[in-house]
Amino acid sequence: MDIRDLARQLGLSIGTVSRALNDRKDVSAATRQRVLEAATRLGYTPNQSGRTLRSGRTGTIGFMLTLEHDSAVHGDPFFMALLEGVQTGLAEHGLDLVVLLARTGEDGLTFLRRHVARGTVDAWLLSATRYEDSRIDFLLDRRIPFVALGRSATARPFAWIDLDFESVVADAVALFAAAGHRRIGLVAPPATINNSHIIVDSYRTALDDAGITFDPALVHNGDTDESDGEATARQLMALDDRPSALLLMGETAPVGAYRALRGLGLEPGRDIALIGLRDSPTCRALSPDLTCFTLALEDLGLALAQGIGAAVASRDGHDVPLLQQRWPMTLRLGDSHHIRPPV
Amino acid sequence: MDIRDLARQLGLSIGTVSRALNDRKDVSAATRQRVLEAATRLGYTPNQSGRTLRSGRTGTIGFMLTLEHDSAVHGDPFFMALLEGVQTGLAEHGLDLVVLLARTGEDGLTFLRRHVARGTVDAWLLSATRYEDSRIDFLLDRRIPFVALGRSATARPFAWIDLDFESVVADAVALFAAAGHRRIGLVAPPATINNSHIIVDSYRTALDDAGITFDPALVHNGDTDESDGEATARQLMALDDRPSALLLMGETAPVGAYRALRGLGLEPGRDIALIGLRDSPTCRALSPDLTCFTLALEDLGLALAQGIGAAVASRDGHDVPLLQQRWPMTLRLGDSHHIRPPV
DNA sequence: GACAACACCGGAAACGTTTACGGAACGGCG
DNA sequence: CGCCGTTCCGTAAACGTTTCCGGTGTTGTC
Repeated sequence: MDIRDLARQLGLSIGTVSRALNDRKDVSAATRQRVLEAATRLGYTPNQSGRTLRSGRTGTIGFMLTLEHDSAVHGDPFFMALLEGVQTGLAEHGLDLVVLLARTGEDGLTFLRRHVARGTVDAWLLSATRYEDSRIDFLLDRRIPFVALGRSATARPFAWIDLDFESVVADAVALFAAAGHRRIGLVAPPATINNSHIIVDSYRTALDDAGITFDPALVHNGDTDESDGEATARQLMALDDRPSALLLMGETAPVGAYRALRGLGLEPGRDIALIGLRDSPTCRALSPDLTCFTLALEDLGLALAQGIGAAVASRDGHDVPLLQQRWPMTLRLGDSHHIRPPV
Repeated sequence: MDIRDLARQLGLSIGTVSRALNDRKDVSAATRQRVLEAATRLGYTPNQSGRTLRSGRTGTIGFMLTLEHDSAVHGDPFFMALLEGVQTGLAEHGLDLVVLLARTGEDGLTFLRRHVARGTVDAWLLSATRYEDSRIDFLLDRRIPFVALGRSATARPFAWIDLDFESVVADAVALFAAAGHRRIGLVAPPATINNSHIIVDSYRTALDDAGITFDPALVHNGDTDESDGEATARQLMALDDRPSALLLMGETAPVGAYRALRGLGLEPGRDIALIGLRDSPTCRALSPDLTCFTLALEDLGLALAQGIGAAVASRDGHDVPLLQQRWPMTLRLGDSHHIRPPV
């Protein structure tokens, strides 16, 4: 089923048919209707290669997924909910979504270079943004539309939506401080990840607000995986003046922390107060229930899609306001936080 | 950077350059070398739309991901390991991988239809195969290469790799039986999912082998999500002659089961014996450690990629043996299984 | 030396679509 | 009646690549 076949069937030229299908001018309302009707009736679907070869645009957006553990959202059904939102949002703009996976160890920049040269997608959704992220500069230089899920240290302005780590950390510290805790440990992602810096900074200001003096020994940056969460927790609890509360700002750190604490004879939620970062299935498997933060992931996906739509529009000449948004998270109370410090 | 530019630079025709780059004949070794060298030096990357438009093949494989919870592998870093394996395996065949997401509620068949008509990929990797799966018939009819991760009830032969549920269930039941358990409960996926049937059948034969009479009250098909695992566990424990051991053959069922059992005052691994299906991060968060089965996910990905390579080769005329393989899983002993039944 | 076989290369036609351009028909206006 | 503007449509040229076909040379064989 060609566009040529379709035109023949209708007794029209392929030019007119194309214009009718693409909703362009220079077509009467009657013929447009006729073309659309015939297209659906005969089951015509335009060949994508033909379109992109001629027009230069693919109509698809690429979600760049790095196969590493240090991201904020990867690898759970919740992440799927995000993608679901992105996809429905993009559908309204007539855009499609593909997920491209950067190989482990592969530099994110070479990955992007390859796909940009091949012209796989029109615009990008970046995740797992780093403190210094060469991908952002690359896309800015080439004027390729993109929206980042996460901030970065680049001086140049770019479109992003990021979790509101500031509020999360402030709320968590305030909760602990109100319960009387003065020694609050922090497990943060590694310093290469951008949000690590935000988290530590917010932690310091939150302590200031609560009148608690900052102790660098209570802060630990590292990989946020399970085994590291375990080692970190053990390390923090080995301090002379050990913390009575722990802020676990990593994806899988809580799992390791639970194990380490139990190994030391400390029951979470009874002997030590814990607050995690993001609700997740892994987090749900913990017992006692970990107090942490939830977010409207599908709505976040919609917002990202909206941002992508704006980004491609801005490339096409329209000027749109720059998207820079902190996404709210709300506290979900479990059974791990409501412990008062020892007197 | 065109192929035309490249040809001009070299003083060759574009035909020769194309042949040189695609490793076809009718090119001398010397010029081929010269072309390859110039291509890398000038950073030439062929335009994908041009290639596909002319040749009809995209060089990419699509992994169809359904955004539902009932799949065997979705949504965790382990799944990412699988994709990693697929990708490295495909790279050896010069193929690329994209992940396409079917919208929740969208029929899998219409999803496939759309993408096949658009010609997004050359071949497919299907997951979350159902007992009756129209996607398989569709692809077979259209002679589109694919490999399924999971079996199906279709009579026609097709290429698949599936987890060896038979051995898993046999091993687990044998373990329980050897410990003296006679009342072994089973939580299986819903009957729409293909492996549900395999699991139940294997369960019955394993019971036969152990000389235990089958009791349908001990078997429960249902969604494998958390809340269902909870309800099912509660239901099984409400029986007059309640089970002393539970086989949790769902992804997230163990989480719910742990919660339900604790709610009934039964501590997993102390008051009741449990074995789960697949090792996963969620499973790792459980305490006590759930006894379950592990598998070499990256190797599985490689095998799938190998199968895809064979499938596209068979489409191109070569005949290759049909891939139908049960993938082995090995028992990982935790602390949830070694309980003897009450006497 | 004639002729076939072969290795290598250039020319050109596709693949399916978008889009700039020109032209026909028509109505409105002076 | 002449002219302009508008509406609608057809024509044809791209987009970048692969691949068939024909045409040189060169080598081999009788």
